[in-house]
Amino acid sequence: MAGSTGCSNSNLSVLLQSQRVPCAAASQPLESFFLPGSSPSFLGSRSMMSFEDVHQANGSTRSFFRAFDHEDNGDDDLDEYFHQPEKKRRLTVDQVQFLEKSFELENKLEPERKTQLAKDLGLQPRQIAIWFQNRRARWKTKQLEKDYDVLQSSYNGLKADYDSLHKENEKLKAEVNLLTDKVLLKEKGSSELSDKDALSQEQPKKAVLAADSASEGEVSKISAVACSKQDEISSAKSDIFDSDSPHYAADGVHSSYVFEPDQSDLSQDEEDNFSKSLLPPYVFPKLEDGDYSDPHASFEDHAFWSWPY
DNA sequence: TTGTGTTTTATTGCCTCC
DNA sequence: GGAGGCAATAAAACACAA
Repeated sequence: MAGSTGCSNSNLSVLLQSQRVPCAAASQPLESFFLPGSSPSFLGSRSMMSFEDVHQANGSTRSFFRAFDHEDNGDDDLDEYFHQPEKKRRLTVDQVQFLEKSFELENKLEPERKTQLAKDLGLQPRQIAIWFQNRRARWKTKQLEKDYDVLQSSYNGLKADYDSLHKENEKLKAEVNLLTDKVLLKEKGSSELSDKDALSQEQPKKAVLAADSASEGEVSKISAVACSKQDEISSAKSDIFDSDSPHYAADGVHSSYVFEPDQSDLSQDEEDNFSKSLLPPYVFPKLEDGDYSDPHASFEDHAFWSWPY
């Protein structure tokens, strides 16, 4: 900030001040922005203000430095400065504060406001415009960062939910497989026994069943449990893929018919009953790996979820 | 002191609106 | 066509570690 504040920081400033510009350029309206007692002092960039004074008569120019290069002052000392490329000067803290407050009120700049601010701060209207333009750009960048953070945390939350559901699903699948194996084993055992039965024809069926560790009732129970687990899986699948993810059909298979109307008029219960009705009691298709195509990979690979890191 | 990264001020070129 | 906005960029000013 050194070199940009105060009236006596550069030879150029001194020269210009002595020739054209009073140092304290702050005008009354500024004071209303600051606490009583803290008188505003926009002492920096006074050389800029002198440029304004010098060139006001030249009409509008986009770069006052460019216009300045062609100015003939007829003054050798000044000429030396004026033919050097002008250095940038930072605004003073007070000037920036004032502009910030103004920006908070309204981030667009109408011509009258620009002129007033320029007057109040002792700057060129063009400088005010540039400051607002750059400030808007900074605000936009900040806003983008905020939006990014919000989206990222939302993504993280959803992903955590998904991961836990996926884990739960895997657990249930394993459980179902275990029970299915058990049931099939039982079935195999009992059919072998009945074959034996048929061969011997002598042994009472009851004795065979009694010899078995599991009774008929137990087998039925296990199959019932397995069926209910199957229902749970189906329902969990529906929860995960039916409504929330547009990328999966109800059977868990990657589907491209994302927005097609629901082709099934069956409720979940009806569907379950329907599938059960096709199967003999306590026999249902064992879940293969392919039945639930790994949704995890697709979930993350899908463009919708890809994050622009 | 110096090298380096960041911030701020300003320019340029393009676009839109009146 | 001129004014003003924006994105991209340059360059000066600044901060800071080594």
